[in-house]
Amino acid sequence: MRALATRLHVAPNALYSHVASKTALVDQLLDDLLGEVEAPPADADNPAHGLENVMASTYRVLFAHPELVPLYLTRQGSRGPQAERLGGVMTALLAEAGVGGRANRAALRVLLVYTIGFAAFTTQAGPVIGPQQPPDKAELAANFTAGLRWLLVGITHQGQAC
Amino acid sequence: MRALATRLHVAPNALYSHVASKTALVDQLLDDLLGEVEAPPADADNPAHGLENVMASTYRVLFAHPELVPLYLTRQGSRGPQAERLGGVMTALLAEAGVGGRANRAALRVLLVYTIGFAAFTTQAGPVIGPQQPPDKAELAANFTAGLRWLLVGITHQGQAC
DNA sequence: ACCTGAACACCGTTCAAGT
DNA sequence: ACCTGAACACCGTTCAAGT
Repeated sequence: MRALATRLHVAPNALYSHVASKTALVDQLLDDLLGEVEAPPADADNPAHGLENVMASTYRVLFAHPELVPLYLTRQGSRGPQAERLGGVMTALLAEAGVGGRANRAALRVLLVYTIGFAAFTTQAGPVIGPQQPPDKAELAANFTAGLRWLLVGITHQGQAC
Repeated sequence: MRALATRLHVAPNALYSHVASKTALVDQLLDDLLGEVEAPPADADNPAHGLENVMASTYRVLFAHPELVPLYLTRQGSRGPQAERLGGVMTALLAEAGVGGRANRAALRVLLVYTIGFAAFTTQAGPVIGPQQPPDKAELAANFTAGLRWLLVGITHQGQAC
């Protein structure tokens, strides 16, 4: 708050005329950023493809704002209107893919955890566990997409013989 | 640090005779906790099953220590001897499952991100995105296992026709 | 080797007062 | 409505000094 106030050439406590607390400010910031995620209305033709697009767009937006990603983890995601909008689109896409009820919520959770988690762990330099070289952006994005597709295959083919 | 010092009935700066900084202390704590993860030496008979067991054990350990999970995210995992041990076991298991080279590192990353991410998002109460009821522990564990299996199927069947 | 008091340079936030 | 100075109750950390 003090750093922000300095950048605005204002006393620190002046911020509290515009925002209730640091937490409230951060929450607004996080939800606003989700507005950049492209989530077109559910396409019944290929819901799995739609889901891949939405999650990939989310990953790209998060990856482009590395400073904010840790805050999503601290704040346990977001609950503003933008988050609601994305959740709605994903739920609809999953339903069109034949995943409803409890499985729908479970799949939503898995996809979000994977996407935000991946963004979090690829946004900062450094290894996750053990000695690893930091891979470049293109390789990370490819890793993300590969894992995402495995999840989507599992989610949409749930219970089917292989 | 001050809270810890109080619990030890000691002045805050006394801690700095035993630890270089708060970060160093946290890093040690995190790596020590990973010592509780059961990671038996790689079993060539069924490496995919071994991977599922290691990741499930990791999830259980993290879930049992909710206060520490956010710190793994802040500290970007861990780099101590215990982290090295787990990384080694996972790499070996993946190699025995026929996943080597670049794919090995990618798979390692995907599995760790998924596991730590899932622990992080299920350790705190509250929705991730949108309006969700907080599910109970058993349901969360089942969700975790389901997603983990999808990932393992994708990782080990990579490139094979379905 | 391990502790202490005192201090430094920070935080987020509140309160009363100004325009 | 929006800002201010002053203050409160915190942080992690350092330094010099004690045993």
